[in-house]
Order: sequence, then C-alpha cells, then structure tokens
Amino acid sequence: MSKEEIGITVSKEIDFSEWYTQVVLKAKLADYAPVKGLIVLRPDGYSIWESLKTTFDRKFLKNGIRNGFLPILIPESLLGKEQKHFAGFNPEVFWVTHSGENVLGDRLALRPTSETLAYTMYSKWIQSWRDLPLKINFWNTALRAEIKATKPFLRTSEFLWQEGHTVHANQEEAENEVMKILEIYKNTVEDELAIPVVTGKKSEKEKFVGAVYTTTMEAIMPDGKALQMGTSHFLGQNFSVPFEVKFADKDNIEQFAWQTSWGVSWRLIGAMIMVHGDDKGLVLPPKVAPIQIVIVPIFKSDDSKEIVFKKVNEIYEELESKQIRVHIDDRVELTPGYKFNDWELKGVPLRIEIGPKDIEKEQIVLAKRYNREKINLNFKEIEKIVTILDEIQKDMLKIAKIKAKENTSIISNYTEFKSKIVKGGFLYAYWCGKVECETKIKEETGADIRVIPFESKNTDGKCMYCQEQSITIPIFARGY
RNA sequence: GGGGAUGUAGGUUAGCUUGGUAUACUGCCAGCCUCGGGUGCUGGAGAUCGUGGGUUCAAAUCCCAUCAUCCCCA
Repeated sequence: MSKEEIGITVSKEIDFSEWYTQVVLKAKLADYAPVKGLIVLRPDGYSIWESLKTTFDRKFLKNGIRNGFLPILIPESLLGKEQKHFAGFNPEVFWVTHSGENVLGDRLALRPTSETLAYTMYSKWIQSWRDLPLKINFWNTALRAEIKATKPFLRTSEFLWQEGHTVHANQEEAENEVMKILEIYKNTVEDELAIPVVTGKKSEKEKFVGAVYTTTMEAIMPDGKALQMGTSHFLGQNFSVPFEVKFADKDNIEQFAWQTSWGVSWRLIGAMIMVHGDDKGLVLPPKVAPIQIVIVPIFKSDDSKEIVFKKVNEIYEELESKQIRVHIDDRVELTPGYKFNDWELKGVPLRIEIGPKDIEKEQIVLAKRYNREKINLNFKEIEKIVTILDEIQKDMLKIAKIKAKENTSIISNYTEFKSKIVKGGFLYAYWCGKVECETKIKEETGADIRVIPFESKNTDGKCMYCQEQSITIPIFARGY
C-alpha cells in the first residue's frame, strides 16, 4: 500500500459504494467474516451499538418494557403456524437439518424473527387480564439469507437487533404502544445519531407480512437512496388467534389479545456512517463515539516532553472527571501528522493538540472533526469542552436536516417524477392508494413507497400515475 | 433475477502473453533518530501463488473443474 492509500482512497461524491466499504473497514468498525454475507463487529463498531443499546434500554424500561432472551432455533411447525408470515420469510430462512449425523424429524429454523416463538411462550404465560400488558424486548441476532448485494451493516445474513413484543387487552392500548415505540425510535435516532427521519405508515404492499399495519421511520442517504431505520408493527389479532394468546377479561370472558412487535438493527450504524462520513473517513456524533476526545501531545526533546505530558495529564484528569471519554495518544513511533489523520479516519469528534508553543501561550488547540475547524482554547476554558461536544451533536443534526431537505422534492406529475428519481431523493407525490399504480411505478422507476407520512396533509389531488382522485401523499424513493 | 471483475506475505500488488519455485510498497518485530498534518536510517521475520485435478523433465504461469469474494443493474 502506498502512502496515498493509507486513508480513504475514493471520494464520497464519486464512488459512494466503495467509499462506504472503505470507511467501515479502515475505521475498524467491522470486517468481513469467512462466510459470505456475514461480518464481524470490532470493538469500535460494537461500542457504538452498546451505546445505542444503553439508550434504548433506559427508554424501554421507562415505558415498562423489560428484556428477555429467546433461543435461536425455531421448529418448522411453529414458524408455519401463521401462513402469510411464513410465506414472507421462507426464501430467506436458514434451516438446521441435522444433529451430528442424524437427520432431524422436524427441521429447525435459525430465527428470521421471533414472533412465532415468543407468542408460543406468551400463550403459556397469559391467562388473565391481570397478566396484561406483557411487554418484553429481546436483544439478539436474526438470520435471513442474503445471497446477493451484501453490504456491511445494511444487508447481511445475520444482524444484531432488538425485537420487542408486547401484548395488550385491547386494540387501542396496542396501537398506542406502536406509536410510543416509534416515537422512542425517532427521538433516539435524531438525538444520538443526529440523523433526521420521517415517520409514517408503510403501504399495504410494503408492510410487514403478518401485521395489520406497519409504521416506519425512513431516512434519506447522501446518495439519494432511502433507508428504513426501524419499524413498529400493529399485529392486531393476527398472531394471537393461531397462537392462542388469550385471556379471561374482567367479566371472565375469553378474549384474544392484541399485539405489537418492533425492531431496530445495526443498520442504524450504517446510516450514521453514510450520513456523516466524509473523504477523510468516519465522523462520529459525540454521544455515540467510543472516544470523544483524543489528546495528541507534541514535543521535540525530553525536556519539552516532560512539560507537555504534565499538562496533558492534567487536562485528561479534568475531562475524565466530567464523564468525557478521553484518550491520550502517547504512541512514540508516530508523528503528530500521522496521528491527526489516523483519528480523523476513525471519526473521533474532538482532538486536542498540546505542544511547547501552546504551553507558552497557556492554551490548547482544539480540532473539530465534523467541520474540520481548529480553535485555540485557554487552559482556563477547558470546561467549555462539555458545551462544545453538545453543540457539535446539535450542529451535526442541523446539517443533516439541511442535506435531507435538499434531497427532498414535491412532484407534480409522472414525467417530472421519472426524471427526478434518477438522481434519487425523497419524492412526495399524490397517490390514489391502489396497489396497481404502486407496482407499476416500482417496475418503471425502481422506486417504491417508503413511507406515508403521518403529517400528510392536503391530500386532495390526482394520482401521479393514473390521474384518479388521490388519498395520500407518500414519499417515494429507491431504497436500500 | 441479470451482468462484470478478482483470488499471489496481515494489507495493496508485480510476475502470467512467451512455463525454470516470486517483485515491490505498506504493515509487523528489534535498535537508533525524529515529532506543529501520513518522519528518516539500519537490520529482521513473514508466501504450501484460493482449492482439486490434468499437461510437462519442470506450473503462480497452459488446460479442466470447483470454491470463494467484491462491484454494478432490475
């Protein structure tokens, strides 16, 4: 590898796909596993996931949801109990057919999702209205065979996620739960990852098979493609009937329960990479950064080294006491220039440079990753760094919102739609609600309905495809 | 579903046309020197050339098969 190839060798603008892969690998978030379609999460990547997990757990618990754990194997007989659901996943299921040399009687599926297994258990655990609501979340992995078009974090055969499964005594409560979860998803993604999302419903065609309806949050990526960031499903009684999740109500009448399920995956990490990264590499929002500040000491002689390190250690202690994740890069064999580039590649939000010149002037040099700005900060002002981290977090969301807006258009007719979809982006357009039009649009342009936004207003118009009366203004886009 | 490309040291790669047991950079290890944007010197370790078979005195190279991975388009 020549020196020009140490960092990211392609521009995000010019070759987005290659850029993305290089950032993932070179920032050491993940690496390819020996089996196609599988990746290995490295500590920096896992740390981001743990950070998200911590936030979600706190919010889930506040909403009365606790964690459990389900096994990975599901017997075929269970998976097939809800036929639509089964048909939806069948092509992607990995099957366990042997134990040692013996052929198994009932094949076992590696879970593509756990509804069937969870609800088999739930039917045992629920007898009375007093057992409701039952709200459990599961952190695990799901397996869905991806033969082609694999991409780290975005499309892999096994992915880390959480799946929540709740059971309620009535429809209204279940539907409220669906919305509460979607709101938690939205504010977590926006506050922690600084990615703006649009929430709404999926179309009938795009909903989770087995759900009555699916709510979703969608984000637009810099290459103009949409990414589904998380979904929250209202399952109605679709599963409670076949799985006999039922309870005796207050009048001792047997009722089928109302259910929800919902999930987000490590896809969120992929979105974060795409939205914030640049030609120098990864750019991390401070809240999820494994290291928030790196200190690079600069010195010429042993004398200056001693003086510099004394100050470096002081600043380290001060920042650490403020709960900031700070790291001193004291590697001796590397130059400061190398270290600057190295930490920029890894996306560390703030870098502090301290050398003899700074000691004289009683200041530090503070370099911001996201806008590559450098400022001087007096020794007395170190505490301001807490505020600066907070400002960076907010500014990153602000910038992402502006970019998302630039990538969003309102379309008035199908000709305009076809020309604009080539460049990508979120395209708002009138739609009559018929699946025929939706399917035709997908066939002719590659774009599908990503989300029908909740705030969809002024829906009185003509469907851009068939010219009939419209009922909604969904967002169309090509997706990942 | 369709198409394209590639497998040689940890990474990137030369060699393949015209067969003779492999080149360089980077990284790694040891020592010294440096250090304000990818440092300089010296020495060292590291490759059953994706796998299996065939042709040949001889295969990274030619032939057949196979496996794997990446990219693009629906």
